[in-house]
Amino acid sequence: MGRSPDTASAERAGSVDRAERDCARPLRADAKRNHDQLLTAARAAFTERGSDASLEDIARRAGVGVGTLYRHFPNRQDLLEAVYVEEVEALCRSAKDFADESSWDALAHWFDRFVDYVATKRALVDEMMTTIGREAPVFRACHDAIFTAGEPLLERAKADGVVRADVEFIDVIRLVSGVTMIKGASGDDVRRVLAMALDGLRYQGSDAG
Amino acid sequence: MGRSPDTASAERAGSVDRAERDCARPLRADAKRNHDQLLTAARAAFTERGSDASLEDIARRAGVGVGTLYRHFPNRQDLLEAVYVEEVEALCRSAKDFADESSWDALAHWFDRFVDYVATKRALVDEMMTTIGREAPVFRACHDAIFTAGEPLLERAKADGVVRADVEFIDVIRLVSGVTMIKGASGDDVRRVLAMALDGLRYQGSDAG
DNA sequence: GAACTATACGGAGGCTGCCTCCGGTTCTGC
DNA sequence: GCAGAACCGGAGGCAGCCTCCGTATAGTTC
Repeated sequence: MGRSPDTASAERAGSVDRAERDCARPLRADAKRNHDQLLTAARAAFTERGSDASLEDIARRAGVGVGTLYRHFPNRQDLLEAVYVEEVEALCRSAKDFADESSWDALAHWFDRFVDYVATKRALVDEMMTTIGREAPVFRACHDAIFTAGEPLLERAKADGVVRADVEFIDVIRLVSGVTMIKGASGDDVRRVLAMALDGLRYQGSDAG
Repeated sequence: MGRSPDTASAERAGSVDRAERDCARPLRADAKRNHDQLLTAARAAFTERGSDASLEDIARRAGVGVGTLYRHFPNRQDLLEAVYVEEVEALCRSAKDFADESSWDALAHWFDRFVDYVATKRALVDEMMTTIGREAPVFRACHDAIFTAGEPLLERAKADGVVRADVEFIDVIRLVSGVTMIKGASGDDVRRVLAMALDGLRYQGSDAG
């Protein structure tokens, strides 16, 4: 907001970081060096100050001019994405660590890990949330990774009858994302709330009332 | 963030809007007029542009200098609070509209109304979320109103055995707030997710799976 | 209704951050 | 070692935040 992220994003569809993805031409040595330093500086800055860390400060930390920063990452979201995309993808791949657990445990544990991880990266969530369930191509990679990892877990749990059938993965993600966004709560708080929320997935309107 | 809301807030404990609350001395006529115009302009601006509407713009809309704005509302949160506190309190009082419903319905309906209302005031949530579960005196009034209205509803439901006993109101609020923050989702989406989340409150680990 | 003073106004100005532009520098291939 | 493509960096224009203080005015008193 204020930076009108949507206007610019359409024509850069999936431009994640052109140098690393479509390796039409490798970066020049100095460019590669600066690129890496920027990423490192950005990771530190975002961790410390959240997603509105000053880009000028990041450039300074990286020992680089702002111009250079903007050339590598045309806007804040590009930078954010570059910083986190790999980590998120790795996290998502970790879903298979739970393959031999019961379908419910696998689902719950993965979300647990997810929330845990994301708790340390407020910057990521702040920005990513704005793209969940939208057509924005920014953060698409994270978005896709999450669906690829999580949807099968949910479907398995539904097939096993431990999760109600009337639930869509997108809604679950919304729920978990919401919980993830809770501020001013400790890790334990968040885990407790998450558990509570996930119980909503199990509830089958049975008796209990 | 970036505006360091916490540093300044401690010494202004509950200064909501000194003129209206502790009426030691009534505002001068011109001051009162400007105050109202600022509130009106702010409400419009926050609705249109979210919580980071420009304060200078708000002053301009109100036909007033920035200095005046800052005198009445030393910072953005004070203004936000002044704009919304009354509405939130009214909303919270509406909890008693559900007094003759079953304890579960009362709880669910109130949260429904809550989420509905808040959905139209993103600015409010953005900022309010940062204070839930914290000791920040800002937005204390909203915070208090929510607890006063909601906690009895939850307790009644717990007493009736339709809500699990191991649930604290603060966690429920965290859950609902999280759901409320979901972006990029329609009203229906949010309502569906809320219902799902609330079902977690009912789930008693009974059978079902 | 004039004079006085507490109260309030308003905007210039200092600061930070965003992003662009382009003259200068450095790398790379030959 | 040279040409030119690729890249650098920071000045500069703009916007928003907030403060400070000279000026204006409502309210009061006589």
